[in-house]
Amino acid sequence: MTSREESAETLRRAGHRVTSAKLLVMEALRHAGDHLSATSVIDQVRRDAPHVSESTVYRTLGALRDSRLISETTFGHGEVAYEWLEERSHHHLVCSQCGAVDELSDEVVAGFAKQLSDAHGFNADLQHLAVPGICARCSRDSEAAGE
Amino acid sequence: MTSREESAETLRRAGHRVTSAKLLVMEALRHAGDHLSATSVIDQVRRDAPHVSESTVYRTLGALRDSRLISETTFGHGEVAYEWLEERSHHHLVCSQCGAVDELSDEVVAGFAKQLSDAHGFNADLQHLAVPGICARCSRDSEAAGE
DNA sequence: CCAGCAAATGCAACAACTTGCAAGAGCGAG
DNA sequence: CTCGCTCTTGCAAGTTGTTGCATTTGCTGG
Ligand SMILES: [Mn+2]
Ligand SMILES: [Mn+2]
Ligand SMILES: [Zn+2]
Ligand SMILES: [Zn+2]
Repeated sequence: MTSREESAETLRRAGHRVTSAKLLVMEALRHAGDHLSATSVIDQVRRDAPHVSESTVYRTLGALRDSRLISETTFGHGEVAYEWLEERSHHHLVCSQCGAVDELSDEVVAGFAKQLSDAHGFNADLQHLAVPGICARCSRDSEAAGE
Repeated sequence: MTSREESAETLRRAGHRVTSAKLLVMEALRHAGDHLSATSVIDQVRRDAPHVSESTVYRTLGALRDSRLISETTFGHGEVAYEWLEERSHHHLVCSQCGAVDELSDEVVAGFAKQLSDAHGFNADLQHLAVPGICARCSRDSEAAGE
């Protein structure tokens, strides 16, 4: 089964109609295997299909996010980032000083969610968190520089 | 000391010049004692000073946020929300189903930050988190309705 | 009080989304 | 295969937020 056919099947299972615009958006994200801004998804899609309108891409990204096929995340700066969601869920530590974006496994975050469930009965939905702060390297550097 | 004078003093301590636009923005947020959208801050400010431009308010909100005098938060839907930061830090649990916004004390969140520090040396900066999910009431309701 | 510099502001253009509406296309029933 | 319902799309206009630049204004030092 080609990637395109897989995407079509995924769309059907999620209750969407299979359209070329949606397939193109999905392929762009799956192929990139990284965080992409809406604008770069638009550019990507338009290389193959120049007629697709911006609003269709924005709407498609929203729909895929609602169906939990992709994540939508606001890192500190710049545009909102979209990413194809693989099975294993992950999160990010974003350094406000040097801009580094490190990966964070789900364990600690799942622990946090469990705390919220135990303490407040709240069923947190943390699919792809971006935690802002200062990374280990930057902390070390500023300490060395006389704090 | 009036609230305005306190605000002026706070501005000076944060290294800003004391201008009427900044004071008006601060007073709007302090007086509201709640989350306000940028647009409603603009409306508020313009009731007193119609000449102040939108961009000045946006820039002021950004500056106050950088100086950690106010929080800037994206709840699931709608505009970005700004809030005057009181001493005691707090967070929110936002129900994606019924829209309820509950308060969350800093304890659980501080525990999460400590985990990140211990496990990754990352110094997380979580001033005013909005955690999305399903609230206790909605979970109970959908369970009762035959899951 | 005054001069001078840097910060702050207004304005207009721009960028990043969002929405209402009419036209087009996927898909299930027959 | 065709019909028709409903989901999707394109387009244009509207929001929300950002930025470059010329001008104004707060503040510091004399
Ligand atoms: Mn990611
Ligand atoms: Mn709050
Ligand atoms: Zn760093
Ligand atoms: Zn709820």
